[in-house]
Amino acid sequence: MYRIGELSALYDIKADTLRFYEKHGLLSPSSRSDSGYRLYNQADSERLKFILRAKAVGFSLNDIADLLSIEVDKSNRACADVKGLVDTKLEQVEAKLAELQHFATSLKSLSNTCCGGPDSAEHCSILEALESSDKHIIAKKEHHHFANLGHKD
Amino acid sequence: MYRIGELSALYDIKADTLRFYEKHGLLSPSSRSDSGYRLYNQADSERLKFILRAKAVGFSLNDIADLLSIEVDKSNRACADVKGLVDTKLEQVEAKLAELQHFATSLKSLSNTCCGGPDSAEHCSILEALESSDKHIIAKKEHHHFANLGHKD
DNA sequence: ATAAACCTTGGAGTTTAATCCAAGGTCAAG
DNA sequence: CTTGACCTTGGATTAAACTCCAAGGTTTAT
Ligand SMILES: [Zn+2]
Ligand SMILES: [Zn+2]
Ligand SMILES: [Zn+2]
Ligand SMILES: [Zn+2]
Repeated sequence: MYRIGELSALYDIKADTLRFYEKHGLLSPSSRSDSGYRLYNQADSERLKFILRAKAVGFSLNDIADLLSIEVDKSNRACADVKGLVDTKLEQVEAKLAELQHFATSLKSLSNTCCGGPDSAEHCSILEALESSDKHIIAKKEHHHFANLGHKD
Repeated sequence: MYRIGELSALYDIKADTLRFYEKHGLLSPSSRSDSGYRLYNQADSERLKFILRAKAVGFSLNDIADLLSIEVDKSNRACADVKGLVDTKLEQVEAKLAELQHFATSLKSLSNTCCGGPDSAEHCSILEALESSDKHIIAKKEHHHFANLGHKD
């Protein structure tokens, strides 16, 4: 059993955040001490881990609540409903994944065109690309200056 | 040249959003009409595209401003600075990508364990996994009910 | 038995990223 | 020369997700 401070330390979040999650129906401690302290068990902790992972990946707390709260009227829902919700989220994750890959590619190719040297960025290919068209971000150029000859311009 | 309404329509955002981006130094129209209307050129449009893509992928406007604003004191910066910034962002993107892949895997395996049938979700493997430990999310189970025999429980 | 470190509640404040509004100026069509 | 769609500004409001605060109760250790 963790008290709120222990659980929050475990995941490096604020105790306030846990109270906030509780108020918003995401995670309630499975019990309370005699004096009213929140007591979280292992399952609560795992649920928190799930919440934090979902959040880290771009789901809003509302999204996460959707996902977690089906459980509430469990008996009035079919497997199809539950699976549908998960599959919808999965589609969203995969869309995000695709965007992210696209963006990583852009950044990689931006990075590759730049020499990374110590001279003025006046003619830096990265800045050139950002200033004008981002076609340059995707186009593969050897270097912004003069074909990797350095900074003699 | 686009006026604010045209550019915002082009990217399906509000004109207000463009004014907001301008106020926060992300994108200024390259000129104004005699009467003060904002006029965006193709480069502005491409820059906006970059902003929106970065945003879509989870960068905050501050992150994006960092990336775009090096250009301001360009001459006092070295290629190394610029490339460093891009590489930092790239690391962040790749970290996010890894998390996202992890999460997609979890969701996929959650989805796979569930029959998706029309019967009550009372014993749905997805809910079971979410309720308790998320070890179940990752562990591969054939089905929550009885090894794909359906809903005779 | 008293201080330090924890916990409780309710409510206010913050940040980010818009989004809306009011009062008014501009422009093309009829 | 007026109507309607568009634009200007500044300022208010929103929503999400915390984050902090005040006033007080609890636990643990010396
Ligand atoms: Zn260089
Ligand atoms: Zn460079
Ligand atoms: Zn089922
Ligand atoms: Zn199921």
